[in-house]
Amino acid sequence: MKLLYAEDEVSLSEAVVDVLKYHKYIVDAVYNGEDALLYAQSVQYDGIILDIMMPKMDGLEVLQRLRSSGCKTPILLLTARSEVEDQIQGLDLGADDYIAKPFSMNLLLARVRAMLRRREEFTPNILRCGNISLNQRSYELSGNGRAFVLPKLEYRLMELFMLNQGIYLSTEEILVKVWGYDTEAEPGSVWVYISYLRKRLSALNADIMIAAKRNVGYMLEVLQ
Amino acid sequence: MKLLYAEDEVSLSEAVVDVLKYHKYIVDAVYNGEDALLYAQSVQYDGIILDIMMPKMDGLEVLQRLRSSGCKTPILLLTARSEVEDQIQGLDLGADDYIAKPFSMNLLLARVRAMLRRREEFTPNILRCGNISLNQRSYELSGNGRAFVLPKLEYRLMELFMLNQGIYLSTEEILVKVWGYDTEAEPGSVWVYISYLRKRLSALNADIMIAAKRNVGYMLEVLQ
DNA sequence: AAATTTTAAGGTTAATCTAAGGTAGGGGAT
DNA sequence: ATCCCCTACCTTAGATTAACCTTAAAATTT
Repeated sequence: MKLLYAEDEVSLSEAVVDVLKYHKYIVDAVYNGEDALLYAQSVQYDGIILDIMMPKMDGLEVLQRLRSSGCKTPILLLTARSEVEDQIQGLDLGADDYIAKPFSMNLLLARVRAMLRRREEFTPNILRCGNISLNQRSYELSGNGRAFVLPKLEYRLMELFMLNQGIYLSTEEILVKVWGYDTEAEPGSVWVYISYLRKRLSALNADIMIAAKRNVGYMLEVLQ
Repeated sequence: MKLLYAEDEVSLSEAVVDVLKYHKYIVDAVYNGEDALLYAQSVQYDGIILDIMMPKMDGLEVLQRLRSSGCKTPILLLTARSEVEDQIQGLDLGADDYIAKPFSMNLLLARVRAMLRRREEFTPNILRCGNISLNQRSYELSGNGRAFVLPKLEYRLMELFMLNQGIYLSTEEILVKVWGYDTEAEPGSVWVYISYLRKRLSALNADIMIAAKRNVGYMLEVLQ
């Protein structure tokens, strides 16, 4: 499960990120509203945690912009105890839940679980293409009775391909969506990971392949 | 957003309708081609999802009748994985996109969003001229049941012609728009690429050609 | 220390460019 | 009108380039 956590207090942010990672979430942390919006628009998260008070752009505005651009990802707001009207406005703008600050880690974890569970009830967690399926919870890539548990980057890359069947994704697009908006990784990394995935697909006797189109990008393709 | 979903497998239909409704779409479900046509002609939908294999009237016929009666609503086809020629025929008949079965809900949602978004932005995904269509996602140039996946520059050139039907484009204009403002390529490159495209069009038995007008430029022209 | 990610290096090839020889439109001289 | 010539355009095939592929080893994280 991939989360985005936007919070300007760095020490709090680091503590929360540690706890979330300990509980097996993949977390991207940002420290202002602008970055929150950029990240949320370029990476497909399972949930977003937004502090309301943030520099550059406040959480409510990020929420509003995301919702108006069609983003359906569940969003959990963090509000100061006193700002009751912010909480109400947040729900009106399309937030899924809110927590008043200060909060306990257990409360946060419970709310995050609830937020993701609500979504899971309605969204399938197995992506398929050809005779291959990708489990979005366990990161298992399987086919013909065999399976691999994919490392994080291989998983994200495979998921990106599964969600964009029939569309060429350029190396730069992949870099942004898998490695993150401000990564310093180079195109070579994408090539290496494509090569890893191809090896896995061939080990599973997949009837799909990652097709490359020079100067354009990559796409999942069903054989024959 | 109001959708029509035509699918004869009731259990699949119910599952898909649930997911679509959860994502705030208003959905009418029908279970055969005749009903699909009736509903589509009496209600103004934002998008139509048509299974090809259906009782009473197949999806391709529904598509054809809707388009010939002037219906411009975006249509997404569901095809069995194997029936590649159905996909191409569907595009020839005026479908906006297709998904191969079986598909994941996420993929369906992504394509529905894309279909509706395109409608909003007035940018269709399939460009057409005569009996030839150009898929902007897959770079496929197709017609009469055959197709090529075009290299990038050939694709961009063909796209430019499709987007400028009835207008002569000069060699210099083409150089700037396809090769880029600061290219060092020479006019000869344009000639070479025009020649490549002509060869492809003739291999597809196209009823269009790239007409040249000396000292003026080039234009797509429908024969007779 | 085990797993994952990044870097580096050498090989491969599709896409693009170049060059060269051919075709044909159109203006001017007859 | 007709011919001639110039040059814009056409086509092909081969050379070239850099985008991509793979592997392995180094660095980093867990």
